Amino acid sequence: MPIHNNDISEILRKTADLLEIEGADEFRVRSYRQAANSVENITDNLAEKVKDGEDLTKISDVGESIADKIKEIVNTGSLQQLEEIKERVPEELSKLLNLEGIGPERTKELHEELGIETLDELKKAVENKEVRELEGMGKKVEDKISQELQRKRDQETRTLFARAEEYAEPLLDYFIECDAAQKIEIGGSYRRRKETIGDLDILITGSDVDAIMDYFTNFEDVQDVIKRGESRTSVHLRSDIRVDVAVIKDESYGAALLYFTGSKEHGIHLRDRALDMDLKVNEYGVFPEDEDESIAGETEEEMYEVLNLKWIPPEMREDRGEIEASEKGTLPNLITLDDLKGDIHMHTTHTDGDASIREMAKAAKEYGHDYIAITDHTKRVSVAGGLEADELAEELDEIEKADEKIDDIRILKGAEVDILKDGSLDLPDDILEKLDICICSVHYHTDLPEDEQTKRILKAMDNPNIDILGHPSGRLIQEREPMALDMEKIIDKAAENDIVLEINANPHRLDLDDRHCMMAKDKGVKMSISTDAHSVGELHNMKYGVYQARRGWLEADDIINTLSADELLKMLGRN
DNA sequence: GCCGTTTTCGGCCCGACTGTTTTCAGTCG
Repeated sequence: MPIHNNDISEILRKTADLLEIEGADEFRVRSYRQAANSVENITDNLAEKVKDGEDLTKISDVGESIADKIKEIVNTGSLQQLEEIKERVPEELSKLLNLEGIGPERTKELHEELGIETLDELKKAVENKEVRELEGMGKKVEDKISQELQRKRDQETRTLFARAEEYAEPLLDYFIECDAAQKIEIGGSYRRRKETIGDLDILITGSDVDAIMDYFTNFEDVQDVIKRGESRTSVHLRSDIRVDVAVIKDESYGAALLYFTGSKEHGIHLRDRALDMDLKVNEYGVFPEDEDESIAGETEEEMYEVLNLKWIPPEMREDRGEIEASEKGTLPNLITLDDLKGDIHMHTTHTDGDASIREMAKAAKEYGHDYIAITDHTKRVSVAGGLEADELAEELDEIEKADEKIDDIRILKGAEVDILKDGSLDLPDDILEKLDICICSVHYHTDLPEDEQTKRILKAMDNPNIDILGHPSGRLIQEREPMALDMEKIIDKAAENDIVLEINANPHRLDLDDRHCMMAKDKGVKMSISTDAHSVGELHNMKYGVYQARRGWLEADDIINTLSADELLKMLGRN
């Protein structure tokens, strides 16, 4: 079984969780967590590094000891140390840490005093009112646990970005009417444009804190108030999304924005850097050692500046090397929505789309595109009414006619061809040669073993007619796992054959994901950002693809649909 | 367990909020 970086980071993280519950030294626990984060963030395949005998301690936060453990995991698939800890600390206890209000100390106490090993046992203990008898706990803690168990607050409860947006925007609109509030900004993973959001962090400047907090908790969508302090208030919305509001002073706006935007790892790295410069960074500003007067804090730019750094776009703040790049002045000039000139993956009523070629073209023109490609499904995708070769030929004629008749937007002839189980394509080459753009995608047999799945797609990528590999991993966020696939091999093949990898902008897909965007860029592979729209409205999903591309450090040059239609066709070697 | 313009030991990011406490521990972001 091939070991992925994620397998390694999961084992390290689990080890940290169980060690922490056991009462191990907190800094030792932190080391395992930091190493897990590092491993998760590097784009090279660690298993191969181990095979090649490379020095793993060059990875940040990985020392001799953890390097050995990584080698053990790669070679044996497990970690003996973790297996031994599991005998002392039941594995499921780590799930208790995911409940809000429960940390390692309380988990330990619940385990030692009440013999609790599972969530079910915790539930029973709460029902029997046993938890309130423990030292340091009481009725309120017990009630909180009861609520949390009901809410099942684990990682699964993150919210798709596009859904969070639907709740965030009305709340921002609501605050516009609040006289006490001046500046309003959403921080957190929302500002970093992560594909899923844990909660909404809202920052507000203003002097009358009580008025702002009253206004906030009176929002019609607020279900319950979790906590209310002198500067911070947290609530749940009816949609179950948690919203934290912090009220801050103008002179601390930049410091607070930086702090509340995160990521946590980015913030820790910055504060660590500050300490090296005898500075203390907190959410109020930057303070020289032993002084109360801040030397920066009003804007994010000056916060970074006093640390000798250039401002870093929020999407990059994941501690994946952006601080080093900022220091060296090598931050990328991230792509923006305005850079895109066309949308080259969409469907029409010829297959499973809701709108005609003409309707899609006019809507895209209105949206601001110079060109689009119509890329309907082909025959194997029968549920979508996929086209036979002769039907596709007819559609291509129709596209040509529409292109002549509709001014100010060019309509390219495309198709989304299905990659069959054996890696061949479902239409013959002679029709594919007539296309301007040929996207090839997997729609069936998504559960093949990794070796077979990888071989299948690599074979398709050797067909000279393929221009773009559509939604490469096949994932649907929170609904369907990515296919078992050696993505590094796919990316290497794309580099070798000059094949473009798609960043599907559908907010449920975002496929390639941010890490694979980084990996593809490193290997010189070009990408496209496309909506895969099945209706006029979905043409507006383009922004989500841009967010993901920005999280993957991509620039306009990395994306082929920033080119004009002529340049694009030339690049693809078409017409 | 990691790390080093403080370099092989002695540190390790920082403050708000809650609940159970009479001064603080635990948790969170």
